[in-house]
Amino acid sequence: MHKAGIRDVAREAGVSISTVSRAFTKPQLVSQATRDRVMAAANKLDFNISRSAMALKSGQTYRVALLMSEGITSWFNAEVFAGIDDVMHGKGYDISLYQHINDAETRDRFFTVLPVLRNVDAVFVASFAIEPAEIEQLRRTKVPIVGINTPDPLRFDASETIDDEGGMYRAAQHMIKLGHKRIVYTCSAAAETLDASIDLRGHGFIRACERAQNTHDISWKVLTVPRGRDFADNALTAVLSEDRFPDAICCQMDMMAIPLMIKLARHGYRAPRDYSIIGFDDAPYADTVELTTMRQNPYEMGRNAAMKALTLLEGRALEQPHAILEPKLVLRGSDSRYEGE
Amino acid sequence: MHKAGIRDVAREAGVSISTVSRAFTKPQLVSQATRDRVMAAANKLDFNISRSAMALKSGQTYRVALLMSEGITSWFNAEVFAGIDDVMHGKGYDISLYQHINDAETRDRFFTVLPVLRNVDAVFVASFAIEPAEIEQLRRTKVPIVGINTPDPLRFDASETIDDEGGMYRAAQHMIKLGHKRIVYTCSAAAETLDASIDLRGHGFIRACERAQNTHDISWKVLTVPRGRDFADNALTAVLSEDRFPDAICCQMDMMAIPLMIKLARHGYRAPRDYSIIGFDDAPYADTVELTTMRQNPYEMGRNAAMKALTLLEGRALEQPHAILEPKLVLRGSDSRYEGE
DNA sequence: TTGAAAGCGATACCAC
DNA sequence: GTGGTATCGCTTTCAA
Repeated sequence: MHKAGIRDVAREAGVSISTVSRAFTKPQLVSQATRDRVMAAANKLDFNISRSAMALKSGQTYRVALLMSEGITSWFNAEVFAGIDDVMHGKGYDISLYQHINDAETRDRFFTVLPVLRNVDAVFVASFAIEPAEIEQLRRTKVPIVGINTPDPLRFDASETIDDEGGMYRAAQHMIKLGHKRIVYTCSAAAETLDASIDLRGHGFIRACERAQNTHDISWKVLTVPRGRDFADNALTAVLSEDRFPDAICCQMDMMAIPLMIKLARHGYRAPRDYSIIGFDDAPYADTVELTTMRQNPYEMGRNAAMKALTLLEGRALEQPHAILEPKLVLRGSDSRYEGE
Repeated sequence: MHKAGIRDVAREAGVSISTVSRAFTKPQLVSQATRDRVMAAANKLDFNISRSAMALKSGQTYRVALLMSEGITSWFNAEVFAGIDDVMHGKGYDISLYQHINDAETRDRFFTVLPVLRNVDAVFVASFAIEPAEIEQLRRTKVPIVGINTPDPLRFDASETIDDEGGMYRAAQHMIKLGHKRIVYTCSAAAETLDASIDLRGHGFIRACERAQNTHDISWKVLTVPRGRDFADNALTAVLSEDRFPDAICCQMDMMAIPLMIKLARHGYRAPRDYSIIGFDDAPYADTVELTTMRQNPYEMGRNAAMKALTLLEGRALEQPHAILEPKLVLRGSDSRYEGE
């Protein structure tokens, strides 16, 4: 039993294939009666328009690429993916995912296999520290490229970027305003070759501390631990190794802050009783452990990026191609002067 | 500047389009010299084989569908997706994602996407409580259908299924062996129309308790709370409302057990000092909070499902189409007789 | 409102 | 080892 094609339907309905095609793609151009007959036949034969043929004819691929440095199982990436997909799927686009483009080797491989990208209608680059030269290479594909939390966002056709530096600046400032005097910043080391967007957060912390140094008589320190699966334990060790336990911790990300809080509690240090801690992201369980944090919304970023890509795909220009989002301070219980929302 | 096509490359290289095609797909059939010339031309013109055309000609779509009841941002679904993608992406397949086939308009949506499914080479159904009649509908599409944690797995062409019932049976048994006498099972209510795979866990709990009831003099109870974002708080309330605080809690899933542990601690109840608790999944942070749990590996399930689909796609038969996986008891610190691994 | 026919960009069979 | 050509399934003028 061969899979029904458009001509089978045409025969069954007693019309031409042109009419079948129109009945599906431009129903208003077909008379009600004919359309009904076509649809009945199509239904009977389990027929549906071939997307491959549509794609070939239209010149579009109905596929977009999403490049990410880590895996899709991370909170940020899964949210971004969901945001993009929720916009694109309905418009008939699939997402072709390129994960783990982080180490030197995979990067090479990727840009060697780059040809694959010539088979997509748009490219999204998420949290991916890409070199200017590589962006140029991508641009040779002539398809819209939109960046999500990438450095050099202006090199893309559009971008959504979180203000990591400013966000952590405000986070540190919040701790300082609370009156804390011994502040540490815990973070995991940057990837070998790449300088991830997230590292800007460290700059924000330093800027806030340097600025307050004289006026507020604070001491501060950056505690960098190796990246990898044990970064939370390493951060714990680093914090506990300090001569005096800090009265405030700014944490590079919630995924580090949450285990840190939990493990510090086992050592007798409870927030906000013994110290204040602030995270960044508002990742899962931040609410559960009552972590004060700087919220960002990767799902929205994905949605916005996708809508921009769609506009570009339609050949229209973007009124606001580049957006910089400010993370929002979410007060929960982990900072000492918390007084309710 | 028009996008280079195969004929441009042919002209540039001074060969026919047949040769260009072969140079890409069957290099061994083309002489070294010719191939080099073709590749040079292709490179110069930024040319690459059109996947749409390949798809049309070959009759394949190079696209698979993944149906899931929840969103991709959930731990289980993201892991399954990653597993499938890691296998399929390299083989040239993209994943077309159908999320949230679960809410009120379940049926409508389901039958809306059905036609689109005729445009994929295979479909994966993940954690999706599908009716036998619906499976039959799917099978009319004539493509391999593989189930991942679905009821009635034998109705699919292949399946990967976790033994939810047996897993929770063993979890409850573990609590009973530890000597606990007042055991509760906390879970969120099943979805309205659909009876999710996860609900089998409740059956396992009940079976274990009924079996031990006489011999071990235990009392047990199922605490069902409404599904939705507050299920953890609701579970907390339910547990605290018991006349006597239970000495053991079996939790439907880690995502409920983890917040429950954290919140119970705020009420003065600490595991394993005041009670034992066991979860299911080994989800993120289960290790951090030292939750004893039944581990399952959705990433592996995704991989295995994808490899089975690939085999089917190649027209080969499966030696073992249906697999049932046993979750593994992972002892951590949340049960009272923990004595190290 | 409907039909005939020319492609879209590759593949593969058949010659040479 | 290489080239000509029919074909995949649909969309889209152009006529009728």
